[in-house]
Amino acid sequence: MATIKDIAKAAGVSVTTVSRALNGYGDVNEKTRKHIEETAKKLNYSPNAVARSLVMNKSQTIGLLVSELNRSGAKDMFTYEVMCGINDAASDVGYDLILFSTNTVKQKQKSYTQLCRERQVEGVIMQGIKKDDPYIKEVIDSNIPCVFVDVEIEGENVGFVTTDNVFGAQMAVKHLINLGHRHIAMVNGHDKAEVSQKRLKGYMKELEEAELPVKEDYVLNGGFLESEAESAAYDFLKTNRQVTAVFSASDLMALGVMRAARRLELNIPEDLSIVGFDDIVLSQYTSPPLTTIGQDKYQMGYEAAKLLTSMLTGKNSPQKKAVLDNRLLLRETTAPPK
Amino acid sequence: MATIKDIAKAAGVSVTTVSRALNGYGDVNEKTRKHIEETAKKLNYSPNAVARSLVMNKSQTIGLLVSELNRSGAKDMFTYEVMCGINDAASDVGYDLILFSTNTVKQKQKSYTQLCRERQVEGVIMQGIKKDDPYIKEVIDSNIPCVFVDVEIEGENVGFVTTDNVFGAQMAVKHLINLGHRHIAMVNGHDKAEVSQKRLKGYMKELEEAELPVKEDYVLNGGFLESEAESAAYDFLKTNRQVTAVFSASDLMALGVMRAARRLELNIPEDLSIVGFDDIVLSQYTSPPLTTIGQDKYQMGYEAAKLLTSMLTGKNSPQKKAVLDNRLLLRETTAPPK
DNA sequence: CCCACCTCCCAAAACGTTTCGGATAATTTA
DNA sequence: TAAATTATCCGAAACGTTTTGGGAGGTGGG
Repeated sequence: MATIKDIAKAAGVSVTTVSRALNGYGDVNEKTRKHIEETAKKLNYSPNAVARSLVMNKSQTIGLLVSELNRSGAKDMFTYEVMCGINDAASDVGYDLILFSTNTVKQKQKSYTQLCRERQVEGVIMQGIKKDDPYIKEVIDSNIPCVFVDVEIEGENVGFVTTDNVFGAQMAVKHLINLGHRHIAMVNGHDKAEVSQKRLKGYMKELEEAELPVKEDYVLNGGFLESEAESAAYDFLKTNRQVTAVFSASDLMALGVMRAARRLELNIPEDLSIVGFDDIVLSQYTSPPLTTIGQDKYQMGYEAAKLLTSMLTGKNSPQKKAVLDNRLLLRETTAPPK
Repeated sequence: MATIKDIAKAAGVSVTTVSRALNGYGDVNEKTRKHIEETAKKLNYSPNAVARSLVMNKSQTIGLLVSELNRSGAKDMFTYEVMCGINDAASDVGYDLILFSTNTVKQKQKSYTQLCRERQVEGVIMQGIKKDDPYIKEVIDSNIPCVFVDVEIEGENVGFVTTDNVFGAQMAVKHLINLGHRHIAMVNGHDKAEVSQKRLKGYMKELEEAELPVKEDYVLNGGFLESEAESAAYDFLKTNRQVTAVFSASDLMALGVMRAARRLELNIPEDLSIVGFDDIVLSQYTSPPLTTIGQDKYQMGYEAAKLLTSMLTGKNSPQKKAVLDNRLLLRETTAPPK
């Protein structure tokens, strides 16, 4: 509970000097600095970040806005891993993280800007936000620095980090084509997510490059949910025996497809090849283990925080985005068609 | 950026009145209150929580101290799920969460108390802390309210939440005994974790109650790691063909045991029954799916935050602990011995 | 008509820092 | 030796709130 005043009194100097001594300014004698530091230690002083924030108008805090931070995120450890990366990068440069979890109910009550300004966060990282989320417009309008994860928006104070989703999807599809598949379906997430659009684009692009027909009814809607993907795949595969492979826009949905295949007594990978996207932890443990496009989620978080803090300190280049590479992880759900 | 002063000026009243009006005090005329609220809205005012914290000496923030928040936690989604629960409960009562991630390096630099006082958190939830962590002593000494997850410490300002680990282990072992197993091994985590001790206790207790011998060399050390459990189990099972079942103190280690069994060409559950602990997401997806003792991790977090906030507001009963029930989840890794 | 008591409002202090603009004394420069 | 510079320190204001301790003005009772 000792304050800077207590130190000043105990050390026989002014508060100004204490402040400047403790903050390493040059205009304080080395001897008095030592003395001040000692009494500070003796009084078990620790600075009050709140008071400092108030006067400096800087909180050394970045907000982490996760849409629907809840149990459903437990399966794909996406959010968690991204958070780890953010946390590491942020604490490297002395920033703390404050968690804003929002749901649609709360969003009604408090605007984005309010949330940020109340807590005086210097910048925000947004994760798991859909493209039509009203917060997004607010972000652009406000001038609070912000970086998005997996939403490609750039602006004066906003940047983003994502992976090369188009190319990732292309890799997945190319792999299937190389194995000899000609009828390749895709189960996509909802189109509110930018990644869905990108992955669909990659799927179509690769088919076109291989001069294979792009059939509209070959792309199913899985809504990023295991169950929804399962039923969509089940209905589709039952009546489309010619398709020998499916590319899923997420691993979780790929699990659904696997489940559907099992119900239809299709063996994986002999009767049906599957490749997913994300490389969630689960995908190594399914039987057979899932071939997928791996994204480095930790790295995404790390880069996001790096980007943001460099925007905040303003010293770095005006780099506002980062696009990470993906890689194809060959496991056991793909094989040549029979 | 509008402050309370701006509102006062615009509305033609004093800052005192603005403050009291906005905070719902009774001694301000309903008409002026309306007027003030309107001008506040017009000026797009949002209160500065930092300034408020400073003067009130309350930050409406609780610290979340997670030991080693990192990628290795990705497999068992334990931390994540607990966090979700904490987050929900905290935001129910208007508290925000600030993330302290520590590692041993950082602990050296900054003491627990410093961390908390700097950020002026009102209380702390500690998760993933080992029993010999130096922070624990500090917590007791400081008078900052704190609740632990899975470490049973009680005190003036400290409480905890955990599940009934002894009974959980008993359920697991009883299940195996009921199936007819007589030679039941256990792979335990490191003894720095309180849960390890409890689960071991439950294991031994249940064996004794069934009047089965408790052999010391039947309990292996898995260190809460999949790989370590695997090699320990491999060495043990190779030379102890009489054991037909193993109880693992965590699901992750159970996965290691399953892997070891596979290498030894032991079929699960015919040749070897396995029951885990935790009910991590993965355990539903292994083949065969893992029978385990389920803990409600979300609930643990929720209760932890509830406990803490009720300690902070001080209005609730002096309840300082919560012990949640576990339940046996029968899946497919257990069967009668041959 | 005076006193007591509401109702509604306000000035000023306080929270713990940082920082601006000097001030003093010592040292160097011309 | 006077002037200029440097080294070291300090007082006071500022950040945006809340809260304490009143102060007007009005109303009712006696």
